[in-house]
Amino acid sequence: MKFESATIKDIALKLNLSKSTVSRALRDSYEISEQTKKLVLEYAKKINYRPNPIALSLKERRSHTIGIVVPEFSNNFFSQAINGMESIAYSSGYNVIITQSHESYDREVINVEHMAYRSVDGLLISVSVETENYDHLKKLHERGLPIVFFDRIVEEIDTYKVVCDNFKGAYDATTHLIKKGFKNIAHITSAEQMFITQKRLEGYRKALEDNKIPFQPHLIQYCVHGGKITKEVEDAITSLFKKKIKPDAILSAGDRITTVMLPIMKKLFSTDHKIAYMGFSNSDLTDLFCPSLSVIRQPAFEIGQAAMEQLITIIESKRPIKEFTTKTFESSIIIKESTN
Amino acid sequence: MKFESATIKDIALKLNLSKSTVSRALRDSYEISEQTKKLVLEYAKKINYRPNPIALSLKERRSHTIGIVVPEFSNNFFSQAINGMESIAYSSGYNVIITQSHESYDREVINVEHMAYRSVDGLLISVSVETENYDHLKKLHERGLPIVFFDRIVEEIDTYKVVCDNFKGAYDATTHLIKKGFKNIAHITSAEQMFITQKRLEGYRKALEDNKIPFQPHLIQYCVHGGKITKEVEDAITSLFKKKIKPDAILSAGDRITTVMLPIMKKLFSTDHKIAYMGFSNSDLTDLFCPSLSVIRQPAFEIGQAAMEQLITIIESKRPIKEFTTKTFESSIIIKESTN
DNA sequence: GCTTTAAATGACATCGATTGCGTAAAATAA
DNA sequence: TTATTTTACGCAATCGATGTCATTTAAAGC
Repeated sequence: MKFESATIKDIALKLNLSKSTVSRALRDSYEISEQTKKLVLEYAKKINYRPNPIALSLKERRSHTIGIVVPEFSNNFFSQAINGMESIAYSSGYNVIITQSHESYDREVINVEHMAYRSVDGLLISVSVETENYDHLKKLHERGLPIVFFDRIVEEIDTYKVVCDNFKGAYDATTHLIKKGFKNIAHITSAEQMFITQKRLEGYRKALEDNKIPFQPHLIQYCVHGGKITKEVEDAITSLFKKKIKPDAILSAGDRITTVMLPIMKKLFSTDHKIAYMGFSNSDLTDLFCPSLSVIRQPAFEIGQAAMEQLITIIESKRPIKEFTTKTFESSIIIKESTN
Repeated sequence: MKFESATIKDIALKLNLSKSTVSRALRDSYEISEQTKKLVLEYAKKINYRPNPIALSLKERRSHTIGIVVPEFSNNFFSQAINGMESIAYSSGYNVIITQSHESYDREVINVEHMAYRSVDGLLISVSVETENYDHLKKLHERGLPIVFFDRIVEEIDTYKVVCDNFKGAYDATTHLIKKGFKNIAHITSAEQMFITQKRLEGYRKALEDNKIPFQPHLIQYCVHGGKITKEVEDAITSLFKKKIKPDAILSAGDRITTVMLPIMKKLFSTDHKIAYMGFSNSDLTDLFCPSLSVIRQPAFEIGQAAMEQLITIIESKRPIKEFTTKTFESSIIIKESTN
């Protein structure tokens, strides 16, 4: 099955003109007489001519298309960020194509390369939890593909980055829990090598320190798959509650972990088991939970917008950009019943 | 900023061979001597040569890429369906690019055309709630672009379709509510012209009829934006409760409406206001709600898989397919506290 | 040693659109 | 009327890869 489309050649043949003339007529060139232009335009309209973007991409080496790679759509942070990106892209005349890495390094590499070689003009990416080797991105970046990182950034590649103040988010949340009187605050977090994991942990530790609460390493649990595998979260929880000093509060890093953790807690403990929850989450549904969830919410839409703006800046810049900045947004903590 | 990549020409120049020879060597043609092949392959590897897919698409008129258009990622049904699609596509050697229509007809048209003209080999689409005119799809379909519809199908275009038994889903849910003793079951649903809206309404009515409960038109509320605009759901609810006979249960059609409805109800009525809820939803979080939500759940992943399988069948079929079928999946109703 | 044949490679057109350069015809200037 | 400038268009190369056809070279056949 093939899909045929009208070409410049078809028009040229029909009107007894050369391809060049038709092309120029369509682009309203001054070299073409009004009469011919009219003729061409009318016929083009009649047969519903559209320039073949593939041919254009080949010729012009750009596609007016921007590639986005995120771990998962089902994570609200990412779907909201994508919405922000789309809003900017569309108003700037770019199209957007989106893929998910499913937190898999291999899938990420395939998606990134597929997009790059399909002539996206630039790439917005939040790396997968598995990604520790950045060669696939470095290679493209060195060859001049504009890349902007957001949220899960890659420190060692020098380009624009857009993040949330993860340190402060974790710090504020932990401080809130401390003020509420919780002493043994567990932190269930994502893979250790991730930059945001480190920042959040730092925020958590600093809040403890500032409040003179000793840091207890056993209260930190890493989920190497970022909570994608339910079992790892279950293991994390089990291991937390096996210890002599049991946590009275849990701070979770990441939408996925937050929402996977709750049913597990419900399953493992009776409902009256009093423990405080707080987590990073951009879900709109946490208000409906029992108890309603205190969350650290990131301005995902705005982060997406900023990242797209930066990317378009690079793409449209005449000369290579040397000085890159990292834009940081503030997260907000929203207090509900789960930390009362 | 431009992104340069090694080409066959580069290899040919370097090795003093013609482009044809290099091309053939890379494709391991029998016409090329082992020696030359080795030479070419080694150099190609060294400079990290990759065939330019744009050039290939132009030549071969296919891209090994499949386009997916959904209303929104944040709707779990769609993100799960996409996961199913991806799983099949990847194992069949296709890449996938995804766009959202945001329930906007205009955006849908732009996205569909962008993909078609960018040489996707086929299209999987669930139309936006606004879409009443199908010319953009008909046009492409007539020109031979393989299209498969899923969930929100277009009746009048003859191709493979994959749906859920919406009639039965609504019938079963309504029957459950009736059995639980509810008499005034409201139905808040999506735009009236949508096929699935009609089917769900039919299921609802049939259940009433089978149980000898009179159908009350004022209990039906349409949300023309599918719940995307909070206000329309609020208006729907307000208008339901303005009537003399107030509903004792609400059946909602669609993830969005379900999750938007609940906070509104909370806001409008006191918590002890006893009313039953049941809705179509594929969210994983409805168990955590207060009360936990009875839902009609669709096998989204399997629907996605089936749709992708059908599409690949069309793409890879040697002769045009004449006989199209519609694959129907069963939804399941999951009973929780909200209908007790 | 000359012809036949197979093996290995090159030249060129193609996909669709753009663009620099060349040129015929028409318009203007001399 | 001849020279010069415009106007309006065509030719051909280009982007990267493929494939048809032709050509070179070497090996085999007689």
